[in-house]
This record gives sequence, structure tokens and C-alpha cells, in this order.
Amino acid sequence: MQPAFYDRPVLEVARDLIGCVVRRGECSGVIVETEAYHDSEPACHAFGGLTPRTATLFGPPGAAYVYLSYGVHALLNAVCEPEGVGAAVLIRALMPLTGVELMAQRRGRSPQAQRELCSGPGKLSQALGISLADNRGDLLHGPVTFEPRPAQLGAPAVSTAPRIGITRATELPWRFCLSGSRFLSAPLPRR
DNA sequence: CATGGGATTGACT
DNA sequence: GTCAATCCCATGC
Repeated sequence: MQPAFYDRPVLEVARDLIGCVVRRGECSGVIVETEAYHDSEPACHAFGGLTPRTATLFGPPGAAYVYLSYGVHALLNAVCEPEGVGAAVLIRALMPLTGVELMAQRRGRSPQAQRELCSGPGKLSQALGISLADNRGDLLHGPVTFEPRPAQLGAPAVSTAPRIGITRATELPWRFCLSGSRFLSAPLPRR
């Protein structure tokens, strides 16, 4: 995925990432759920401006923004829009593709429980071995890399919904899901 | 320097 | 359905 891919409006990138592949080492998965965050709205960490914590968000596009949620989980984002704009796409769920055994081992689950391996932003980080050390990493060169959508998957049908787990700007439909996927972090709202 | 909130998960009732 | 774990970092004194 070239740097120019991320140097676009974050809503476009969030939608276009559905069906693409995230890889770290031997483990990889197809992105089935994303959320967009932008410094113009209060749910975004960058809303409060440039601080040591948000420096990655305001940095160049195509970097990984990894931060600790609830003191427990490392959450993976892709920094978007030009340098100076604080925006990123949160990766919320994957369909496991390769390295399933290692992912299951890291998650403390059976390899057969594929739906439990990456169906949540904290889960997929644990499965891929992503930590705060991956913050600010280059998504083109790794260790965490994003790859274009496999051609055999075809054009994905994408559904939109309100974002999950936030308390502000809950009205924005900035969650993007692969329609009908069984690997989402939570079901799509009815209708 | 002390405090409190948070883009979650899993265990338990 | 409820709730604790756990820690970074922004804010305020």
C-alpha cells in the first residue's frame, strides 16, 4: 500500500481498507471492520491538539498509531491525511488468513476458534503480537504492513454504522464493515 | 506531583 | 446484564 493511499480523506481510506490485508510476521488477516477518526470531532484523540501522545496522529500518513486502551489493550490505527492533520483509521476486526496457529497460541484459544482470534481491536493486536513498540512504525516497511486487497476476493460490499465504544460524536456513521462478515467485533445494527 | 478517564475484554451473575 | 483489570497521559494544583 503506497503512502499516497493514506494521504486522502480518512473516510475514504477507512472504506477502502475493507478487504485489504494486515500482516505482521507470519500472521495476517483480511480487514473486515474499521472506524475513522478525525481531529475535527471530539471522539478523536487528536481533538485536543498536538501533545506527545497525539504526535503520531499529526505526523506523516502511512504510519502506525498504536496506543494503550484501558491500560490493557494495544489498538492499531493507520495514520491518514496530510502531515499536520490528526486523523487515523482504527482497525477493529480481521478475518484470519495466515499464521492461525501462532495467533491462537498468543490468544490462548484453539486454532479452530477462528472467530475469536481477531474479532475486536484488542484481540487482533494480541493475535498479531502488536504492542506499543509498533507505534510510529512505517506501514510500508513493517514490522506491521498493509497490503492491497487480494484480487480473488472481488469488490467488497461495505456497510456503515455508528462507531462503537465511544461517548462523544456517537451520531457519526464512521464505522465500516464488510457486509455479512462473521468476523466482526459486534453485529451491525438492524436496518 | 496527584488525579481521573478511556476507540476493551473476559469472567461472572 | 454487571464489573474489574491496568496504565498512559492530559490536566490541574
